[in-house]
Amino acid sequence: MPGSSRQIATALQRLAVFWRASQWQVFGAAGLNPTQGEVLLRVAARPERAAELAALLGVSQASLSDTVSALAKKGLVVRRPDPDDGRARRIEATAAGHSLAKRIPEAPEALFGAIAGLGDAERGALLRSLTQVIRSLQEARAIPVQRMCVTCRYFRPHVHDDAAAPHHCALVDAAFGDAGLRMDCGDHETATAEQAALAGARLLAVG
Amino acid sequence: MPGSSRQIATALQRLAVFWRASQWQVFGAAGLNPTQGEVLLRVAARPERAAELAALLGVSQASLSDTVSALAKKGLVVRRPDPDDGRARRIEATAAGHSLAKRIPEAPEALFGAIAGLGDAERGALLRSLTQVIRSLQEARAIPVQRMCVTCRYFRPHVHDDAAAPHHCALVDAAFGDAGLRMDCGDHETATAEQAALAGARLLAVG
DNA sequence: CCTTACAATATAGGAGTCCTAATTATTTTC
DNA sequence: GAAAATAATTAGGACTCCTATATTGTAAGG
Repeated sequence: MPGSSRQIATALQRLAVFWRASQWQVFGAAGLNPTQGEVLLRVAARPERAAELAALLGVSQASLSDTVSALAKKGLVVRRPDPDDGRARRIEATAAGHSLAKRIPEAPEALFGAIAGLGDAERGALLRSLTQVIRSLQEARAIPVQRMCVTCRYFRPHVHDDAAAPHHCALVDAAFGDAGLRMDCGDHETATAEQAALAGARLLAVG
Repeated sequence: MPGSSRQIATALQRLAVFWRASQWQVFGAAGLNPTQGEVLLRVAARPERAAELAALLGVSQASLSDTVSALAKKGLVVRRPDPDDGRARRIEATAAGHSLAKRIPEAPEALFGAIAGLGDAERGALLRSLTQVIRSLQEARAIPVQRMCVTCRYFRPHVHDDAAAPHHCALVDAAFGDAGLRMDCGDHETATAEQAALAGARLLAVG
């Protein structure tokens, strides 16, 4: 048991290394380095505050500020005052930033191929397991809360008998399966800690 | 189906970010940055050539050379001529390097906790899926071959009827299950491409 | 109102990754 | 033995990333 945990950790490490290395290629083609690319994709999807971006990328706010400055100098993003808080600034993509972001794939092609090589059921199970792991890390305060089903107040795991679509989203009022679990949902609304813990346990319990 | 692939990719990205951020903490306590720490742990486990290390870390040889120089300046590693090839050098940990390496955990504590939260069966399935993904990436030449069961010439997947231990290692002549799949085996001997492809297909096919 | 605490960013300074290109030394190939 | 390939390093430059400090705006208490 500790043995397989260690192997899993090693596997994740390998994939992390691969991810970082791919980013140099993917973003390098656009004249950006991995951190710049990551920030650009984020703010192109939706403007964010600096603190939020720093947490999501796992770097200090000072580092993030460096990167934003680099992107601003390239004319890809701008800092605008946040209407809700005079101390804060919102990082937004410029027109040039948006058009560049559109041309950047969000994940390395090879990874999609590798994942596609798994069977449908296996893919669903993999996504569910990874979702669980990430939720545990969030609970342990090791990573910031992400916009995922399992921490969303609209999520109802395993409420349908249909094995292919046992979960339910109360927002869109629709059933879906493991393969439909989202990692980054625009409509996400954070559930209370208890709600999330319950949902996690229920998601995990049913095989 | 493309949907779940995308979510899985996103999940892996989150974990990659988490991994990198944890490394700053784990290695920072030892006065190292992530890259230095990674190299030290590697060479403490066994001396390696620069090219090998660069491939495993996914950086250029020049970058690796920088990092080795930094470690050498701290007295943690030395470069020794490789007995087999006069062009090459072997990076080895010094006594100080070994003793420091022993005090560094190889994965963040929180990650072990998160993985341990999964059920036994789920953990085995997760390891198997990740193994598959990594093997596919190796096949696509996206990452260098690692010392894992599925690329080893001693690996025989699904040859036993015992569901708990269906695989077999021909080197130690022992049966084992999904949870025993190794990501970094010291006894690994690379199989031919066909062998590995066959083993991969067989590992995936059986449920 | 005004002070004190707190929060969101930015800047200063410095270490060090990480890249591409060019260089040196050695091995392999023909 | 000359030419081509390989292992590693050096040179030069951009930029991340850190900690610590400064700047500004918000919130709370007297």
